Amino acid sequence: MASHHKSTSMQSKAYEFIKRKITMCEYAPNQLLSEAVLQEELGFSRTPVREAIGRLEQEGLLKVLPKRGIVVSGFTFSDISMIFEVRRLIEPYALRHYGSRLDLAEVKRYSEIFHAHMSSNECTEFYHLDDQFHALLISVLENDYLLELYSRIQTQNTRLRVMSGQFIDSRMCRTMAEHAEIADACLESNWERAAIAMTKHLQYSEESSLATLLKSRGNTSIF
Amino acid sequence: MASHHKSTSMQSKAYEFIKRKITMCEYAPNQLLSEAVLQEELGFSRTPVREAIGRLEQEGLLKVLPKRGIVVSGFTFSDISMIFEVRRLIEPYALRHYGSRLDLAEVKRYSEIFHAHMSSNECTEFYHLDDQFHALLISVLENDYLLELYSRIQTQNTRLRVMSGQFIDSRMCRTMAEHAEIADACLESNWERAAIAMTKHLQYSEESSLATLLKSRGNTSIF
DNA sequence: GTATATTAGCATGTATACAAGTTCCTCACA
DNA sequence: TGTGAGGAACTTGTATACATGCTAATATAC
Repeated sequence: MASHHKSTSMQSKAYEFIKRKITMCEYAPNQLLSEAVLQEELGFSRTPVREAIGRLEQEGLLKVLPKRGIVVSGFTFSDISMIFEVRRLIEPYALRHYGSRLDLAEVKRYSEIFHAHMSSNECTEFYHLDDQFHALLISVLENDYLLELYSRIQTQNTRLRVMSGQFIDSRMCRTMAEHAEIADACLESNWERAAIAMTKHLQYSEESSLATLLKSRGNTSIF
Repeated sequence: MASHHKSTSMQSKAYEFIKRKITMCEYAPNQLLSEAVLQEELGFSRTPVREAIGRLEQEGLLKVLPKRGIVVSGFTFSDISMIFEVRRLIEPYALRHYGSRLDLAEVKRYSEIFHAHMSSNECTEFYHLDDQFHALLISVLENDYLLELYSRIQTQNTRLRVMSGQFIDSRMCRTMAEHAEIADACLESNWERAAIAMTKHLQYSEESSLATLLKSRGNTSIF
């Protein structure tokens, strides 16, 4: 009976909650859900939960099957290739055109980490670092459309990563090295080189994603 | 009191209805609305209207001011530059990388129209033609993320066009010529030339948009 | 005349009741 | 044993009642 003072709306909380669960694959791809399930998990009533579901559906993370239920969006190989196509389009573009906006002091911080850890493998922090580095580079785009698109892509990327399960050490080392290459090009203000390095990095990254998925999921093309 | 059999949901109808009104500037940029107003126009109850509003807000066409009302999103010059940045990024890319997927017979149809009308000026059909041509060229992208982004951009572009009111004949002719150039490059399967022509076309187009808006709105940077 | 407290009206936020469609189990029956 | 009609249980779609917060106009004190 206590009077709750909620600073953020229940809808937003529901949205963040569900989105997180989907991103972390606690709601797995193709898993069936329902409003009722989500209501119970959250303790909210239908309205805010439904609104959250609507937002998530529009972002493509969910699909509402009328009168039947809700299903978490799955992945196909086509999805993966679309995701990386967008990244290959946007990220090198950001470097090539707006690299000069980068805070090189911050880039240097990352560069040192990459060089230091090029042979180490601390998984826990690794992907956090990966995300943060790419987020830093993309932040030079002051274009809401592109940033929002990239944010969606990054969510999908995280799902892929979590789904593919264990990380391959050799890939981690190579990623560190590729990141180092990108960062160093930035520190030279050689944006063309940085863009090219980024393109290559994304190419390798896509190949590795596909390979990992193929292995871990035994050639099922959809999941 | 008649029993209506509605094939599509009321929510979708509400969404299409409101979106169309915003696109056509019948709900003008920065105009204040409210759920009540929209309910009355549609004759629906709150729920489906609210859900439509939610979708439109996520697309950036609307902004809900909590407990205060709803405002139709306006434009700033920054918006215009963001819109054209996305177009300059996507459209030449589509031609350069996937031009070969184009149905050249259709391109030829457009090419002939452009050459024929390079000095005429039939406003009514002009922008329809413009949209269709660009839509044809972009359709080679089989990337849901990029296509959806482009669809949003095109909505914004239409709003800009409607807002800026009357069309400038000289710009129409130049557009026809620029389109012809793009189409002809495609017919030669010279995708690099097509991409460059597209880039130039978009550059001119942006400049023209800005100029028109400046004139018609008397230097108000926001509306 | 000015400043401030009060309050009525209207906005959205949330909960819930009801409508209508889908699925799938049950059970009668051939 | 197979099969199909019926219906219970569950789903989302819609309408509406109530809660809460913002705004602005008004009354009141000075």
